[in-house]
Amino acid sequence: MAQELSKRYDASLIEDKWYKHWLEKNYFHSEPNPEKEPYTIVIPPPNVTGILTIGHVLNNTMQDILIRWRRMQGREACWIPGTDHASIATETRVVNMLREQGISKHQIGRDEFLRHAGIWKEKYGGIIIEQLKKLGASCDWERERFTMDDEYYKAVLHSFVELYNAGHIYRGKRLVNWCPATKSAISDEEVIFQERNSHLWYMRYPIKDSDDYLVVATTRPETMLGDTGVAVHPDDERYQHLIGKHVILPLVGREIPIFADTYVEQEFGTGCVKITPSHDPNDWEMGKRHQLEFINIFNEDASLNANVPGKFIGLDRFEAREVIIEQLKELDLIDKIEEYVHKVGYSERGNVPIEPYESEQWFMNMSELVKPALQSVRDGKIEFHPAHWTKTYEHWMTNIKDWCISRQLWWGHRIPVYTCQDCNEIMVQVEAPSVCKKCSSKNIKQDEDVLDTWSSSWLWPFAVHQWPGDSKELAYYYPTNDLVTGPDIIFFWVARMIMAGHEFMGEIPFRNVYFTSIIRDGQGRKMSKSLGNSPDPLDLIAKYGADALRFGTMLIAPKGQDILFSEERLEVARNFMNKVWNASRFVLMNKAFELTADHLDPEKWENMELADRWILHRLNATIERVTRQLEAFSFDETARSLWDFIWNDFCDWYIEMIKSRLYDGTETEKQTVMAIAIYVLRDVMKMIHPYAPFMSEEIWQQVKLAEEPDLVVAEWPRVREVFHAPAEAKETDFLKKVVTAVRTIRSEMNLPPSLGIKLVGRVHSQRQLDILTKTQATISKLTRAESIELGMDVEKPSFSASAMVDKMELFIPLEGLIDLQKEIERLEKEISDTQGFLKSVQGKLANKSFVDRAPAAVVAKEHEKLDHYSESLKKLRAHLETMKAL
RNA sequence: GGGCGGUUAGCUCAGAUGGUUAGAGUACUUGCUUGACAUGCAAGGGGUCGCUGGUUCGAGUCCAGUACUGCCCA
Repeated sequence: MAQELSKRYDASLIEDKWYKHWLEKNYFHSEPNPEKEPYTIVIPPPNVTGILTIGHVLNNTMQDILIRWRRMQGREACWIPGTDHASIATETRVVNMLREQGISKHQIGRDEFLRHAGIWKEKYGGIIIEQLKKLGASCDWERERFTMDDEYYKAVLHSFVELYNAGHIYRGKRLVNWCPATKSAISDEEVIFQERNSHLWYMRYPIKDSDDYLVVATTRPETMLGDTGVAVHPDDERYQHLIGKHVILPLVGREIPIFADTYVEQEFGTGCVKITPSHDPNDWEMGKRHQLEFINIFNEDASLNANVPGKFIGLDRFEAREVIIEQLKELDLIDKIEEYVHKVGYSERGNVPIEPYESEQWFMNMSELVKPALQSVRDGKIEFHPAHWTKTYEHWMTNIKDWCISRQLWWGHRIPVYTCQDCNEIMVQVEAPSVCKKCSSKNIKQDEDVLDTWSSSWLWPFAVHQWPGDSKELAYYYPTNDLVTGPDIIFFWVARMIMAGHEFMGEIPFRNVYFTSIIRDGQGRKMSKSLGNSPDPLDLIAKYGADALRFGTMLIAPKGQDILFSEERLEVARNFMNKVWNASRFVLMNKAFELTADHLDPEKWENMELADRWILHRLNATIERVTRQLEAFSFDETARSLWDFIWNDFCDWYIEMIKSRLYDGTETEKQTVMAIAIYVLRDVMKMIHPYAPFMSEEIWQQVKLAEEPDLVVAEWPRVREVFHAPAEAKETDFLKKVVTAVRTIRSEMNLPPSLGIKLVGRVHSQRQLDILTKTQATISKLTRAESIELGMDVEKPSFSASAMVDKMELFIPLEGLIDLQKEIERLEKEISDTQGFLKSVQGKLANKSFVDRAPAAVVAKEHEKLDHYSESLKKLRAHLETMKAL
């Protein structure tokens, strides 16, 4: 028996139920199965202590769509979930948490700190995973991984050892990007340049043995305490006489050389540049070239150290700036101060300006690693979507610099380098050595630092499968198929995964990378906590339902463009869910039989009508289209295709067209119509399932055969040759046009729906006559016509409104009801429109080069149009005449 | 400074291979408690596709230049 559904779709009543059911049935779990082709995705692991954002919704919905769709296609679908330890971010939060309790990290020591961090991770670690479940994500939860799981931890150390042994990793003293807030080095990619309003300070440096001075311009006056030279351009006429001389560094008294280097821009400032080799990358290079002294003036927190005059020691770098300017002013050594806008590098995590800082770190030489990674993208073995990201990738890969991989943190993978304190022997290995392999001393110390998080997550596509061991999972699931992620981590993660894949597996990690868009708020601003414009997805799910959130997000996610998010757009999706729900409700309410396989067999459908052929033809087209669009990662177009078919074709037309048969038809007619409606509805549920898994499963249960499986694992619809019916589709278009024409007249003539009307159709062809004759009942129902008179030569009723549809003349007799003036205006407008069309066509056909050069088919089409419009025009004019004569 | 995008109805966006006077949703106007749905139904008004030039019988759709705008890199 048909089960009554509620009038409105209420997502909250069914979502948890189905998710629980799916988990119980273990549908999301995958095992290597040689009988089936694998389809694999690894999740971009979110920060373990993070919470779900709208960006995650976008990203994970896409992955879930792909995985559910492929699962239904019969692939062995495996979506591997997990989280990332996010070294700096997590450590910073734990440090802050401890600070609030009055505890300092160094006070309690490494082990105790890691214990606190572990507790923190346990407390917040599960949140985002649970949130993904609310969204409906069909991940293989049994395979959930964390980048600091014991196994994964060892994999990371193993990769370090392997790279070290291969000569790709080295230790060196270099100028690095130092984050004074977290007191750690960071990589180039973690430096975010932000525009700042600042000043350009012009400072006077007295020349030794002279009363004269030169003027240097700088954006960072406080670094002058570490200056060890002044540079000018060798060709600069102004300063030739100074090269080789010295200046006396103010406030410090140090004697520093003036030298020439082509690096100096003559046009910038005065053309004289102060050189601080220890605190600026360019100055570092020049310091090396000219054998300058390197003086580090900062402590790890960017306060001044003992290498500066006593009165400055301990000052923060920004305090020092003020003090130094003040003192230089007193000495009359400030020449001038200009307003200046420049970009300052900020630490992504610490959110403070980074300090170029000389320090001993571990680096990875990338020059060999990039080669195969670059090649596989160039060759198309890995495809980016949209494709234009390959250029960004190539550019970065061909300009890559060594990667600083050590971090002065504790939360992370501790670098597996052990040094004998007695003989200085260095041992690089996964398991900690108990004795020195050279001198057998037990006095061994491990490197204090941990690795950059990305140097663990770059192993993700294979390290999730017991790598470096040989597992059947690794053999079966690697390489993965598709990766869905944001373009903001193309360098951090995507590029590095490709390199790691080649280096450690000798094979690409994935075949396709889909780059999502950035989500902004309705006004185009970036989502941010401080703006408070970042909605909580769980609130949205509670309000609109997970399916609507998913569908709505897909609907507004164009390829390669920013997404403007607003709740208004979710309402649209919720309305659509409700529409689908109600269409299903309608079908179920009218299903007066127990569904059997026979009902779903097209050969058993008797007396099919035009509308039936048409909707099945449209169904075919939709299946073909949706499948093609998913293959092309066109998530938004797929959503629109589903929308168009369900709402426009199925709801607005098909359901309305079958009502006459349903309510007034024979038993056979009712059976056929309902069988077809159910057939279409079933395929609709299948197609929409990846987008709206919960609702579709709920409805599927009402339209599936007893022996059929749940929708998650049902078979993806196929195009069927028997449904192909282009001629019927065209005829239906004509029918629809007739209905619309009548409705337009009704509306424009203000004829209330309750008012029955008579239709008179002077058809243009036998075919038109046939179509309309056999669909009379449908037309009556859709236009609320009481009678229909059809024929090639029917009389035009004297007092009537009229319309043209494909050369057919349509009349609605309206004696006593019609507003004559209004009808004349209507006709005049239509005549004017038709004249416009006609003129355009005539113009083309009068153009000899068009007729000569355009393809014959195009010319023929124009002739057809000419015929059509002139015929219409003639008839419309005749109608107008009769109306005017009244 | 270099690279990559974008610029189509009030708003948000579609518009393979160039060929009806350009489509959807939303907003707007009008009429509807029409036996699934007012989170609905029906009808309607509203853009000549940033600008300039070119290729072509024909350009929103290809080319060049230009303006504005966003992102990334330096």
